[in-house]
Amino acid sequence: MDALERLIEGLQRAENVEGLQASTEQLRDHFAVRHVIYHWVNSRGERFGAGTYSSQWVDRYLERDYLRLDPVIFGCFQRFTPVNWKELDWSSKAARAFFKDATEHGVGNQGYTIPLRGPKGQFALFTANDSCDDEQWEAFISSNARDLMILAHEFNKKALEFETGADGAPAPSLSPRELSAMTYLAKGFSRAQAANELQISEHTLRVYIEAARHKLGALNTTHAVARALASGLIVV
Amino acid sequence: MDALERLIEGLQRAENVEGLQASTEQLRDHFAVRHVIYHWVNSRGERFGAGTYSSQWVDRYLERDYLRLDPVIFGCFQRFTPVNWKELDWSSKAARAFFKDATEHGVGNQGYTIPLRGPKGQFALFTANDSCDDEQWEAFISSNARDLMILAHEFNKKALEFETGADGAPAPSLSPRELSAMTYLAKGFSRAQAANELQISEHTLRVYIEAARHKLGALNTTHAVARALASGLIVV
DNA sequence: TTTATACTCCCCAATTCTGGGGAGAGGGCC
DNA sequence: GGCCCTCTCCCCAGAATTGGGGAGTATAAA
Repeated sequence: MDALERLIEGLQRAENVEGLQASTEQLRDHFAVRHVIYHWVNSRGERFGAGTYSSQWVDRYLERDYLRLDPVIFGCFQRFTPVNWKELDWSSKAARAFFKDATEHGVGNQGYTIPLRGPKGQFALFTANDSCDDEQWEAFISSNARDLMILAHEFNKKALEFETGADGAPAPSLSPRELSAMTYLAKGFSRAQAANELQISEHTLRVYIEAARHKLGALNTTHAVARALASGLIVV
Repeated sequence: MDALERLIEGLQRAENVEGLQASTEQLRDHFAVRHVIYHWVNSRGERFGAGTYSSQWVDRYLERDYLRLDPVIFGCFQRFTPVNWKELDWSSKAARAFFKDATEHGVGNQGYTIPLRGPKGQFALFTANDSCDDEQWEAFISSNARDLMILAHEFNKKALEFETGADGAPAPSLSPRELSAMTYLAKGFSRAQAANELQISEHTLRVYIEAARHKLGALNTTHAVARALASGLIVV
């Protein structure tokens, strides 16, 4: 049994967020880095995190609404693949100030973050952070990227278990016509245009939209489209 | 250099979709399974696939619009974690007929599919398929799940390189107010409600919505919200 | 066979959204 | 200091969407 497997086993024993917390500490020691952080946004947009950052830094981060300008958050939100912090856009004044503040609160200057996404807009970031020069960090990444990737997924699996109510709504199923209707609306078609595309009367189209709205528990059409999109029921 | 690294190297040499195709064949032989498939939907909703399925089966699949009812596609679309095909919902008549048709065209009865998602609605499936009994398949999964996960990500990285035009639009940046406006609309608020939440006049809110619409190149509000959502600019 | 879903069509009136236009104050960037 | 972007407010009339309601046929599940 190798070290990675032992780490994963430790993680799998976690029964709550504190357990994840303990795992990040274990990982930090294993990789001999300064910090390991797992940050997660669930399908209701609620955020939580587990990591080795000092509580002062976490509080300061939330207090100052750094989420809004943190290039790691913003950059990873648009990305697909793991990212070395050095590749991100730190050009804005606010970003540089944020970085300075972070290093002054114990955050290392190097970071590697793996973004992961779920079907309902869930979004998770798994980060390793350390203080060293660029070359050392590159070496660290190239030798550990795969393990970190596996661990990121394991964290995700665990976080998913903690999702209260097992995802709440069990994903309403829309009929093919309803899905088509939602898709056309998401593409910017008006009802008349969408009805025309589907070769049905606009009245009929409306019935589908309303049915979809009810199934999705949406307050209006835009809401319904947003939910269908966020649930992965349709793709634009 | 272990076998996994050699496989990844081969994959990284791929310069086009045919290269990916060759890699799937290499993987099939390495894992000694019947099929390996990488299926990808890019940000414009265009699909493509690389895999070892027979061309007859691929044609038949597309022709019969099996995408609509394939439980693997549908199931993975809603999921976060890799899935053993046995866990999917094969209860509907259509699904069972599809499965029968698949096995008659060379598809093995066992499968393991890893879903991956990108920030703009990109969606990829990496699948290993074989014909054996449940126990053998479980054993295969438990010993190869991690390698498959790593490979899935490598495929993704490669597929991303092939995205023409480097993602086309470089993600328009919306102002904080515009983002808030889009977010409230995505949550189902009417303009009046959203304006109230933001403590601004409805007229002002409208300006933000229109600005966002223009930046996003959207045809109407619903379209704008859909784009903002699909671009990962906002989360519901 | 019965039940359920999905699909298609139609009515109405109230509400909301959409298309432009203009204008002033404040902030950050070069 | 000048420029650009953001934020805030306002006008109007026409077009579109939304809230319910009902009702028939066909196909699929129990």
